[in-house]
Amino acid sequence: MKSGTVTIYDIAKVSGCSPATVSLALKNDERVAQKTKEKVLKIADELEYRPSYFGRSLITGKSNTIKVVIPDIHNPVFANIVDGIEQYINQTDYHVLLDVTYNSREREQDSFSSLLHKQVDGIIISPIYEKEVTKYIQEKRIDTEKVIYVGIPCSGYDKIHYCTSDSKKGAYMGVKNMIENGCKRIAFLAPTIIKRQGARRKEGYFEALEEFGLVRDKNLVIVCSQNFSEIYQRTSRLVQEYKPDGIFCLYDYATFPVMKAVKDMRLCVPRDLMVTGYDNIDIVEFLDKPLTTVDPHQMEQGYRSAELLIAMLQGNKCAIRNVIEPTLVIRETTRQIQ
Amino acid sequence: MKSGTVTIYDIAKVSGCSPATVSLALKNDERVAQKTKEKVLKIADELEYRPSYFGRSLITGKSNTIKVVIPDIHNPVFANIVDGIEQYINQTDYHVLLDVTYNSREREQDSFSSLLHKQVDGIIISPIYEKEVTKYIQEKRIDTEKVIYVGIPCSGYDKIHYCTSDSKKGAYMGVKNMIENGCKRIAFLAPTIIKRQGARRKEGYFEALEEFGLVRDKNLVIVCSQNFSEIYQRTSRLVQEYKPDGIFCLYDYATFPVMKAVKDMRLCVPRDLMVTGYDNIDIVEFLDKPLTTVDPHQMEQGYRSAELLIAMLQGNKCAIRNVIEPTLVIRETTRQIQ
DNA sequence: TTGTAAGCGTTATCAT
DNA sequence: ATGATAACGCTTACAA
Repeated sequence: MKSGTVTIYDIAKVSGCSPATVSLALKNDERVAQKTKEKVLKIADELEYRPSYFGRSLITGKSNTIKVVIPDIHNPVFANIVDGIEQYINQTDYHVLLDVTYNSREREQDSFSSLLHKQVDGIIISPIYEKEVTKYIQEKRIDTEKVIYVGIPCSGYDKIHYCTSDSKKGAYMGVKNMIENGCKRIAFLAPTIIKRQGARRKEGYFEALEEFGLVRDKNLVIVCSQNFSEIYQRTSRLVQEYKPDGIFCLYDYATFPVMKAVKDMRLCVPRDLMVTGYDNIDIVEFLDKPLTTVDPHQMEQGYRSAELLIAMLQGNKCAIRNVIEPTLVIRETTRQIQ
Repeated sequence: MKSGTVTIYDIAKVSGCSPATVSLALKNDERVAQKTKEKVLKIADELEYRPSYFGRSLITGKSNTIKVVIPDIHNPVFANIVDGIEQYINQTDYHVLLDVTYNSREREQDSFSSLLHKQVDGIIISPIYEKEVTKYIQEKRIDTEKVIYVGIPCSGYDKIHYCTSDSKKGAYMGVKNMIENGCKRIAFLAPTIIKRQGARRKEGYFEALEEFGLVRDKNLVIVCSQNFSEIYQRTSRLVQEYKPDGIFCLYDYATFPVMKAVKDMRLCVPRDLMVTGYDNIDIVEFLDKPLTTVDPHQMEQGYRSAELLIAMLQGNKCAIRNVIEPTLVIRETTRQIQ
C-alpha cells in the first residue's frame, strides 16, 4: 500500500478490476455486477478509502459547497439566519463556507469571486449594501440561478431571488397594536444601521397611523446612529420634549437604551409609555419587562433560502420573491393596565 | 476564446509562452523575466482569468480551508468564538467551513472526515463531548498538528493543542468578589449543559470559599437542566429554603430566570442577594440590573485559536496549552449598597 | 459487464 | 529564462 492517500487505483489493483469499474461500483451504478460491487466496497472499506473531492470537483465542475455571506455574526439576527441555513444544509450533502464581511462594502463584492472561481456552487447573502451588490451582479453577469438574498428583498433588478419577511406589514402590526392599546402619539426610532429595511418599516408605521386617523408628526420620527448612548440621549430628549405615549423601535437591541432612558425619567412602561421592538431575539422574553416585538422568523428565512438555493442549483425553477409573514408577539411592554 | 473557464493554457496561447511559464509568472516566481511577467499578468487580467482551486489543491494537497465545528450558533458564546476566528482568518488566504453539530455526538466525530478526505487543512473544534472526540482522534491517529480545541482544554491526551480561558480562576474571581462584598452563603447554580467547564468552575468556587474560611454547604450547590423554568423553580426553592446571600451562575443566560425568581419573591438584588454570571455576553450590560460577570474573552479565544492553527499548518511548533486570563466585570448585581 | 484512455486545471520535474 | 511532460484523483465516453 502506498504511504499517502488511498485512491481508486489502489482499490483497482487489489480487486483486480479497472479504476473505471471501481469508480462506477462506488457510485452503485447499475452496470456493475452485484458481486463486483460487493468486492470493491469491501476492499474500499478495508483500505479506508476516502474519495478526493478535488479530483471529483475538477471534472464535474461542482463543489457541493455554498457560501453564506453575512455582515456580522455577533448580531443574533444573522446568527439566527445562519442557524436556519445550517439546519437545512445539514440534511443535504452540501457544505457551508462562511464569510463575514464586517459591514465592508468591498468584502461583500469580493465574496462573489469564489463563485466565479467555481469554488462554490452558490451564494446566500444578506447584503448591507444591497444596491451596490445588485449592481455588481448585473455588471459581472453573475448567474442569478446561483444567488439568493436573505433577510432583504432585491430592488431594481427582478432576476435575483430573495427570501425575506414583510417588513412593512410587521411594522404595521406593531404600531397598530399600540394604537389599539390606547396610544395616540407613537414615535418611530430608527437607528441608521438598518437602512436596509428601515424604509419599509417606516411605511408600515405611517400606514397604521393613517388607518386610525392619527397625524404624522415629524418630531416623533428619530433617526440616529446605532450607538447605545446616542439612542439613550435621543430617547430622553424625545420623551421630554414631545411626550410620546409609545415608541416603535427598529430592532430589539435599540430597546435596551430606550427602556433605560424611560426608566431613568421615572416613567413606567407600559403605563406611561408603550414600547415595541423588532426581531424577537431570544432574550427579550426574559427581560425584566418582557418585550412586545415583531418576529420576522429569521431562522425560517435562513432555512427557506437554503432550500431555495439548493433547488435552483438542481435546476428547478423557483419563485423570485419569497416572503414570510411576520408575527406580532405581544408581551408586557404593550399590555394595557387594567 | 473558449466558452467556459479561462485557464493558463488560454493565457499561454495568447502570450506565446508555455503554460508552465504562465504558472510561474502568476506566482511571481524569480526565474521568470520581468517583461514576461508583465505580459502574462496583463493578459490574465484581460481574459479575467481565475485560478482553479481544485486543480491547484489536487496537486498541492492543500485546500486552504479550515473547518470550524461548534455545537450551536444560536448561543452567543459560540457566535463570539466564530467571530474571533473569522477576524483572524479574514486576514489570511484561508477559508472557513462551518459545521454546526447541534449537540450531536455523532456529528462531532463525523466532522473529522473532511480532514481525512483532505477537504480541509485543519479543524478548530469546540467539542461538547470532549472525551469522546479526544478518544476518536487517538484511535484514528488523526494528525494533532491539524486540530485545535477552543473554549475547552483537552483532557487525558497531551498531544492536542487547545485555547481556552482559565475557568477555575474565573469562578474563583467571581466568588471572591461576592465574598468581599459581604456574602457569607454563596450558592453555585450549575445547569448541566456545560459539564464541559462546570467542574473546573466548581473547583474555583470551592477554592474561594476555603480561602475565606466559609463552609461548603451541599444544599447550596444546585445541579439542574438548562431549562429556564426549571432554573426558575430551583432558584425559588433554593432561596426559600436555604437563604443564600449570593448566587454564582455557571453562565449568563441562567441569570435571567434567576433574577426573575428573586424578583418575584420580593427580594432585591444586590441588597438581599448578589448575583454573578459567566461569559459577559453583550446584552447583560444593558439589563435593568447590569450584571456582574466573568469575561472569558471568547472572541479572543477564537482569534487566538485560528492564529495557532494556521501557525501549525505552516509547520511552526506551538504551545499545547494556551490559556487566556479571564476578567471580572463588576456591575450592579454585586455592588455593595452604601 | 468491464477495461482503456482522455481530460479536468494546476504544479513540479527536468530538459533546453 | 522558458518549455515539454508527467502527475494529482477522479469521471466518463467509447471500446471490448
